[in-house]
Amino acid sequence: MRRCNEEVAGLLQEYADLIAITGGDAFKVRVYEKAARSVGGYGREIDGMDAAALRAIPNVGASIAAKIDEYLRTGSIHQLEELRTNIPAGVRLLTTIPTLGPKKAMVLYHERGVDSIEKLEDAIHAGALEGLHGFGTKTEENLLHGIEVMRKTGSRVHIGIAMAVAEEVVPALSAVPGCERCAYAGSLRRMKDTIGDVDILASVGDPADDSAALMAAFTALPYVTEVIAHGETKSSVRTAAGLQVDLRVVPRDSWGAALQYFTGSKAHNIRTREIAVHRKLKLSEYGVFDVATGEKITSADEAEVYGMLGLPWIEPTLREDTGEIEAALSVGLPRVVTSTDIRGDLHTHTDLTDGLAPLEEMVEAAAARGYAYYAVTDHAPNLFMQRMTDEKALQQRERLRRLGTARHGMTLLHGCELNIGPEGEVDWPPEFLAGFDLCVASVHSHFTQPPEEMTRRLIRACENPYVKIIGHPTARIIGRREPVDADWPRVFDACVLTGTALEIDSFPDRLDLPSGLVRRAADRGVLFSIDSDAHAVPHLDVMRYGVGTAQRGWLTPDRVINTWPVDRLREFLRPG
DNA sequence: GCCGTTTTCGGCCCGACTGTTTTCAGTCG
Repeated sequence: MRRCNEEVAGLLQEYADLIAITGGDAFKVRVYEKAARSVGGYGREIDGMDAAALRAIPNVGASIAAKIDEYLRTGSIHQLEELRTNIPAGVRLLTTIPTLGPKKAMVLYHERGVDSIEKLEDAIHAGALEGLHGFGTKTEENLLHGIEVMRKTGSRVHIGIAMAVAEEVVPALSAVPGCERCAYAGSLRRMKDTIGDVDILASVGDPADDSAALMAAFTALPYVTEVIAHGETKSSVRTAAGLQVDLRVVPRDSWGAALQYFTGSKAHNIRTREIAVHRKLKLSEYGVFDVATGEKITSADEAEVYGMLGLPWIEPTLREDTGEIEAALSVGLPRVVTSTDIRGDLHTHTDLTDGLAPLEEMVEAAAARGYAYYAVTDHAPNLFMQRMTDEKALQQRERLRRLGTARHGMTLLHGCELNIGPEGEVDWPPEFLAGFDLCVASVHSHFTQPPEEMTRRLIRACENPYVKIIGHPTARIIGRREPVDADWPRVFDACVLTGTALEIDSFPDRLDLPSGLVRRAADRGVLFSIDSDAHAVPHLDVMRYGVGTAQRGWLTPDRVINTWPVDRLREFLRPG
């Protein structure tokens, strides 16, 4: 299902960026940014809407509706195209470097002709920015560090971007005559937090007859900008977003072996092939073979492939060779948490602060997912831009109570997302916190504290009897902000001691706590809450990424408080 | 450029932090 809301949101954001870089009206910039978020988070598909319907979207007026309409009809927006001819794409890319905004980008471009990240790096190293207003030594250091942070994720993208591509490609290829099965594999199926390229696997009756049509359809997909390779069984393309997508076509009876081969990490595959060798078998992407006779034993079904190795089917998210083989051969694999185990969402926002949808719409959408409970946790006052007040919080509580549980049978919890201050303090005093059903507390400032201070800060937040969940504990933004530095084992122990859960924030550019730390925390007995951190109705769907991260951390349902029945959850949430 | 009215133009999320600046601009959340 193609969702063009995100596409249009991206274009509006680009328009906002370009206005900002060209020194346009700051309010206009903000309006386009707001419109971009509104369209991206709008609950209905905009494709096919006319200008009047478009204007019903919040923050979309006559002018922006006309631009969207033009895009839907013609595939482009002429004002945007004009701006694009004036500002090289690389200049806009500069603003993705942390600490580098539109103003500095414009200075770099106009004064020094810098129009790419590489040129910026060269300019700094060559001392070409000396004397440039606003670019001292420290600024240069920060820019180089920002570039380094970006390089760490390299050309990889976060899972949300890769999944969106896969979920367009797979249905498109599945519809091609001759295609029998089609699925994504690789690191995407393993739910890694970042993805280098998207691996798609398709099976056909006979590759000689059927693969050509698939390859043709694949390379002709509308968002393909470059065909890197075009063969009979393998093709590679690059999308407009710069993401590489590989398609492998296999005969139907190789499906299971191929899926196994293209899903496992390299290390996992090496282990499984070693096991095969010990059993006088050979494992490849074509199947499991008897070494003595060369005869193929099985290959059509993934579980059978594992079965021939004396292993149970292994959850894709566990296939990293981090102990899953040993566990499978001895104590057994963990029964990891799945999306169907999740009974509610404990960290969500509304338009009272920086969310897009009103309370009622968020609740309605949550009820439609079949949740047993749902917490509204808007920002607390110390995140000043959100302008939360005691009165607003209390009014929201009244509104929530009036919605009640009668209509949808879902328990509504009134919560908040507190800000953990530099000393570990939070926004409200105990007597006010006592009025909430649930307090999430998160770090939103002072990200660079030394580890000792950060550790004390987090522990102090845990020790607050009203704080029950630490939100996005490392505060990382993938490709943009490094995780905060803390002595995590000590934080984990404090969580256990105080009865505080750590969050797995499911937003695809956060996935925080990251899976590696999840596993370490779980080993020490920490409990978790897997939350969407939704700011709009469509965001409720990101929960699956958090579940994937939990699986990668080997979490079982009993360790996850929002798989519990509401009574047990309420018991956990009781202050103390 | 959108919104919400004091319906026709004024107000628009606002405070902290950082670096380079000597009084503030840019960036971020």
